[in-house]
Amino acid sequence: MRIGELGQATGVDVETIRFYEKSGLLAEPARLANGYRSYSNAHLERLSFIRHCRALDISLADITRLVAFMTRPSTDCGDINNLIDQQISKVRARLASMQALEKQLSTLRSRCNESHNGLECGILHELVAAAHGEACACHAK
Amino acid sequence: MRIGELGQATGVDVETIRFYEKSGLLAEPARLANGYRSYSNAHLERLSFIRHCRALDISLADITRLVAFMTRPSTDCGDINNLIDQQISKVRARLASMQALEKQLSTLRSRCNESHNGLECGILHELVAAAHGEACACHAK
DNA sequence: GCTAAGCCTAAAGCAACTACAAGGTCTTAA
DNA sequence: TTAAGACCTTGTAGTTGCTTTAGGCTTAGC
Repeated sequence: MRIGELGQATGVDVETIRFYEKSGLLAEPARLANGYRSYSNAHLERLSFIRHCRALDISLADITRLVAFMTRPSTDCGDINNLIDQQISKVRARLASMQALEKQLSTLRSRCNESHNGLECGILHELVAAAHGEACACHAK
Repeated sequence: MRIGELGQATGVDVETIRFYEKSGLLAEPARLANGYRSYSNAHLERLSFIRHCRALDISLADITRLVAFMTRPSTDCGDINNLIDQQISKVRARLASMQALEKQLSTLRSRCNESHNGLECGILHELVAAAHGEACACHAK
């Protein structure tokens, strides 16, 4: 299949496919007489794998490592566990800070509920207060 | 104060300060005879403001807008409300996808609890299954 | 006088794409 | 026959928010 078809089949932008190839994540495909890329089913599977991992927010560097595990399947899988565990930690940390953030923004937002003159806007006032090192609604002292 | 002192006072890397200046977020400071930057209290406050907004994950572009609101305080503050509302939406959307992600990764992780041969590793197996378009533990069909 | 720390500029690098630009090729329809 | 437009090629630059590197002053302390 050609790059456009592969893109269609996987829902991946053709530019992204070429980018993965250049990054060494996706093997270079055969070429047709006119120079067009010609992909096999193996490529399709590999690309699906990459996208699945990306959907789990696994970095390209880590996907490279997973691919290496796959091509040397006799490797101890403790390393795979570690990789996934690190990924979970990363996600949990970001989740926690996102939750705090949501709370802070909501509090900040509650400072101003009508539209009026910026001079008295509670939001701007609150943000500026922080610049003075004072306690503010969104970031407790 | 010099750039190092400003960095100390605000907890911001000196390179980041220079970057903000180049980006037009922080006004160019006066210079000492030797060419060193010399900051005023206004700079310190502005930088604190920027970092406070960044802690709320507000983009540099949006901070630029907030700064503009501050220098023209008579502007209607409805725009500020909109900006914050959009920020909240952004954060909530990311929060939701992060939560889904956490769940998916946890499920995936539960597939392999001992260290053994990669060939039978449930995690790798699961990730490869996705490449075949099968339902997998982490992404429901 | 010497060394280390602090400052200066300018440019490149990071992730993970995304978006051109400028051209070649293939199919289809008027 | 020819023109449109859909697809392909390579290469480069832009995005965000910094961080790093390179190479060169200035200042402080011993």
